[in-house]
This record gives sequence, structure tokens and C-alpha cells, in this order.
Amino acid sequence: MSHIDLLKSHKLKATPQRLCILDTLQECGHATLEDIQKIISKKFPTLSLSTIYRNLNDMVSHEIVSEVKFANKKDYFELKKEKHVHLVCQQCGKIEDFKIRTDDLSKKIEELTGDKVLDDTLSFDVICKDCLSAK
Amino acid sequence: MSHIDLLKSHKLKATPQRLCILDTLQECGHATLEDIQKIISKKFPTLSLSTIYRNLNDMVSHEIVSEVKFANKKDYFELKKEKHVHLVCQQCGKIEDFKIRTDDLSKKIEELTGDKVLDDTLSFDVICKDCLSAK
DNA sequence: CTATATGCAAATAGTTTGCACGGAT
DNA sequence: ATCCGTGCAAACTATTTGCATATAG
Repeated sequence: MSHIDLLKSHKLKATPQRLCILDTLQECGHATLEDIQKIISKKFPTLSLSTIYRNLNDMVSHEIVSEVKFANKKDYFELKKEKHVHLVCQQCGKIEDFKIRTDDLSKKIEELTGDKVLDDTLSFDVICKDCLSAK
Repeated sequence: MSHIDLLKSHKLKATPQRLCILDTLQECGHATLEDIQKIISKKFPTLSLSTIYRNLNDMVSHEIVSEVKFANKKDYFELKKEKHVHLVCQQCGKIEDFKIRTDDLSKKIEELTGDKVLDDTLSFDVICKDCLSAK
């Protein structure tokens, strides 16, 4: 779905500002507020900081965008996408998405605790393939 | 190890303020800055906010305390302890630690990506046993 | 005794809000 | 014409810092 339709389907007007933010997230995969601000100040210098805040908040509420938190890092934003875990390279800093089934672990937790597992948020500190081979 | 020895082993002076913060974390299991502030203002009313900030930062750097982030929640602090995952009840808000092996998943990720996995941070949204049975 | 920690106030950073204007339906 | 979104400035909240004093070791 295009970003325009995505916004419309949530009854949000497809303004150039919003589209610019969505494009930026698409490009970056994962971006902090600071990243977004920097990139946007080049592409669209008049887009104000409060508009970035407001729109990110709105789009997070509408679940078009999600906020991702990592230990010892700033918060990141990403377009909402298929469920995935995050692989964070401790050397180059790159954040990658990876799709993998996690139900074994959830099942085991349910069995052992008696809780009902609804969802999970998993991230892994890694040294990525590229950094490994660059040694 | 007592909190006094814990601090000393990191060459940090065992001041009443630091001990109070550690006791608070011990009691709560997991606490936000706000939680800590509130509790401390009763136990130790003269302990200043900047001291809380400074000491939490120092103790996080020394890895006596860790900072834990959850989606849609404030950041929490906890005493550094054995590796565990977090179970966050979406009904009552309680955060529980749970020890479970996660190497199967790490192994699988290594096999499929070629990355080297160093560590993981896993949290699960749950309805806890107590909330389930309270229905 | 000396180095480090504390408390307070001030400085800085991060985020939200009110309001008048502008653009889309 | 109306509603919603934007930009700007101001307000607010969160966090850090400088400095004089206090205190642990």
C-alpha cells in the first residue's frame, strides 16, 4: 500500500510532511528522532520539529509506525511491519530485522508459569556477518 | 554480597544515599525513576533528585544496576542479576523476571544469518496467572 | 586528611501545547 | 465553509552541571 493510502486508511490526511516522515523511515529502516530530524532538515527544511513530534506520536497511536527501544540506545522508530526480532550489531551499530518463529519459547513460558503469552519483543546483540568477515 | 560490599568492590563509597537507592531497587524488583523518587522521598526526604540521577547513572556504568526498556512504558531500573527474560502483565502491569534458556533461538539465528549472537534482551507481554484466575 | 559525594540552584535538553494561519475536501 | 494540520513561540518536563559544603575511608 502506498504511504498515501496508508494514511488515508487511518483517516489521516496525506500531507507532504507526513509523507516525508514516512519516506524517511522507509529509507532508514530504523531511525531515532535525531536521525529523522537531520534527514528531514535537508529534504524539507521548513518541516518543524513540533510537526515531527506530533506526527510520530499520531502515527504511533494509529499503529502505522512503531517505537522500538534498545538498552543503551536512543529510541528508534520504524514503519509497522511483519513481526520480527531485531539484531543489533555491537560493532557497526546496524539494526537488522529478522523474521523467525518464536512460539516455542512462548509455549514453554506458558507451560512453566501458567501465564498467557500475548506477544513478545526480542532483540539480540550480535556481531553481524559483515563485521565478522571484515576482521 | 551486601550492598556495602557491592559498592566497595566497584570503588564506590557506600554512602547512605546509594544504599537507600539499592535497597529501594531490591524491594521493588523493578522501578522507574519516578517510583524511586517517590519511595525515597519517604524513607530519606533529604536525598536530592540530582543525587538519584547521578547515582543511577554511575551504578549503571558500573553495571551494578541495569536499565530496562519496555514498549509503551517508562524506563525501569533493576539490580543486576542472573540473566532472565521479563514477563509484563498487560492487565495488572506487574513485571516479573523469569529464568529460561534462550540458546536454541540464538543458535538458530546464528545458523540462518551468519551473525555471531552475543546477548539477548527478551520481554513478553502476558496476562499473568493471577489475573487469569481472577476472571 | 583527602578524595569523593552531596545538595542546591542554574543551565541545558527534550517534548508538548496554544493559537493564528493555510490548504484540502 | 469547515476541518484538520502546520509553524512558531511559549510552556513544561526531564536531565545534567557547577560549585560550596559535607563525609567516607
